[in-house]
Amino acid sequence: MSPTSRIRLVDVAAAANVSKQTVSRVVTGSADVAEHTREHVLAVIARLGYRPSASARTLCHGRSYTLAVVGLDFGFLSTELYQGAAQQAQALGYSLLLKTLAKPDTTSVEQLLLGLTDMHIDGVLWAIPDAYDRCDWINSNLLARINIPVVFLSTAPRAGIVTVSFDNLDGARLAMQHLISLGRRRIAHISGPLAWWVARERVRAWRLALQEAGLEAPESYLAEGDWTPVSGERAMAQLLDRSLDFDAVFVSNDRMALGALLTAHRRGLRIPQDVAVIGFDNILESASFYPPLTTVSQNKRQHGELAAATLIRNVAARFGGAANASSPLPALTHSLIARESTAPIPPSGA
Amino acid sequence: MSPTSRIRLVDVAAAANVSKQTVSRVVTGSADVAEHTREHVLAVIARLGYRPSASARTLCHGRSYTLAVVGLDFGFLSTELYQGAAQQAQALGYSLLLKTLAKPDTTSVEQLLLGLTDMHIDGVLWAIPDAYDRCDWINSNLLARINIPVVFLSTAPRAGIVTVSFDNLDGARLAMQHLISLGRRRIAHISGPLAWWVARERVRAWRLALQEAGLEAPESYLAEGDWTPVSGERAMAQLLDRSLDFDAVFVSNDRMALGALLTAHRRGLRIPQDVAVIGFDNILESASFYPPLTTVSQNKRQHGELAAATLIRNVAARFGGAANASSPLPALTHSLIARESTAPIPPSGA
DNA sequence: AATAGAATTGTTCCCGGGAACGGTTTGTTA
DNA sequence: TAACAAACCGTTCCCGGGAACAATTCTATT
Repeated sequence: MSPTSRIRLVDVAAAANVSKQTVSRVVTGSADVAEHTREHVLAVIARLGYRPSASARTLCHGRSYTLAVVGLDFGFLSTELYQGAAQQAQALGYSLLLKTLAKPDTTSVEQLLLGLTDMHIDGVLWAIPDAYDRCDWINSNLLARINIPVVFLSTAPRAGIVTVSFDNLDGARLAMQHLISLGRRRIAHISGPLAWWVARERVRAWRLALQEAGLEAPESYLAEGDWTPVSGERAMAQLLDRSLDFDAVFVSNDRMALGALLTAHRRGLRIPQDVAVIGFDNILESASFYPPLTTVSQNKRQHGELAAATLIRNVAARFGGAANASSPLPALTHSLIARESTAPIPPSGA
Repeated sequence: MSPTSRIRLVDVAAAANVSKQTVSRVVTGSADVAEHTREHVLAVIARLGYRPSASARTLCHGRSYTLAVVGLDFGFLSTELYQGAAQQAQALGYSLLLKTLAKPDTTSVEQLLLGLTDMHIDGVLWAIPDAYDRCDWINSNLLARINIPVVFLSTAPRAGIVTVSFDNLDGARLAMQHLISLGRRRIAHISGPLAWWVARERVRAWRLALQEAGLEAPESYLAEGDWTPVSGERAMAQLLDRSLDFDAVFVSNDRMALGALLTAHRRGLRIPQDVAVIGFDNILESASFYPPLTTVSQNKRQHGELAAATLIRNVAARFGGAANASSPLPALTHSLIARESTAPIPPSGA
């Protein structure tokens, strides 16, 4: 296509009869360049269609204006989170690299992170959920060695790391208070895998809310799922098999709630009359469940945006960037979406 | 941390008492290096912890071993597709950049693609669905100008572009044949937005299958949705309001099928006895719909993998890479997942 | 022992930009 | 009018690697 490959800074300089440094100054907008020189150079740039090479810049600045999100190879990460992070990064002049990890043991993590430093990645968004031993590597000296800002998503806070998470305790409490305010007293809980930090937080909120309301939270009212709809079916079946006579279930995510609904229908239970069901996440589908699901909304897109914005601040700080009176970043908040799967206790004998 | 920033090729060369070119040869594995020299250099590399700089390589090779996926800023793209593409890219030694586009008009597309050439991106995965005027830019000379291999996902085939898609005609026919084989004769269709190529393909398959079976496909049996669950609710309501007396619905995706089920329940229809419902996609949730949804499975992950693999072949070819007797890539195939939302026509008068 | 030829290893230059620093102008102050 | 500071522009060198080409071995023949 193009006659002789790519147009370089020097080509522009030659065509404009100035030194390449002057062209560089015009391009980067640094230092002073006489107005007429500027315009002339700009014109030549436009005429030649010159575009600066990002990799050359990366080479001499030691920074790439690129971030990496690291997620599990298989897993539940929502597209919205990726989209939010990507959009925010782009808006702030960064690109986003997508990395997946099959098995997050310390060795693989080390390989991955070293690879990222090879590419002069400026920062990392760690989107692998805090569960099992997936965060063990934090205790190694890896973080210090790679010397790149990392922001952890939905990870238990600990010293020395930056996390960006929803306050699940708060969100789950919202769900519980809703059920309690409807007059429900015997509230069961279908949790995510207890190896997950977020699942444990929600369980904790379930216990706390019941306790604060002077209600019981017996272990038999708790069933553990694995976030999938079928696990929700199973968990609901377990609860019912215990013949506990509960009048509400707080389910730790909408997907499992879907399964719980199916089991309830199959057992002839009426939702919400016999059992009120509340979910968590507010996925797109939940509005059309049968019946439409009451749930707590978590804006995943916003989560991604906030994480990216936070990371970029850290990156900028690291490169001595201006501490430009950064306005505080917004917090992530939940909201209750009341639909038909919850309702007040019907008058007894109904 | 590190005493004096990063260790370079020359540092290794100095420490090993060889020229940097020798070190380079060892690192890249190119040409012949005497065995003992190799081992010595390798040892020094390990001792110093040397790691080649990706950006320096990009600079001198003019290729970055990085691909970009371009998707819509908001949209329906599934995580699995991204994961599949990312995983496959990594397996073949490439990285994947995630780009989103808010409004895919020709100008934005041009900006985006030029930005990608600035970074020496090797290839592009175009994951913006073929709908409305989003593909108009292909007709400009942009593709030729940027001179980067592009693979289009789920886009209508046309001269001069490479596409990787499921054969929706085939998949939809699978659904239709299933319904017909169950004795269903009056089959309605809830389509995606007709501006979408994939939606039109499925409509076409609906018509063709009915025609081949000697059945009618009147326009009144067609309702258009927008892929969302609520649009499925509305579309089902429209169909029912026409009092058409259909005995099955083929819904163009599982999400809308969920909505269709909800409307059916609300109107007192029994699924599958009164109306059989079949979906498309086989999302994780559909196994726990009420009732569990019969559907046609599309493996999105595999779609991402195949797209990435295809793109990488084109990239390799473009860089004069070995035409290494490339084994043919697998095709994308659908499969029918029979569940409870479809069943044979019950004996009349049931 | 001389010499072609293969196997190794070294030198130079370039990839595309930009920081550091040096040299001119031009205008201002004493 | 000399002295001096801005404002503007140019030269040199470095970022980290690798291709092209040159130079030096070593080996096998005649």
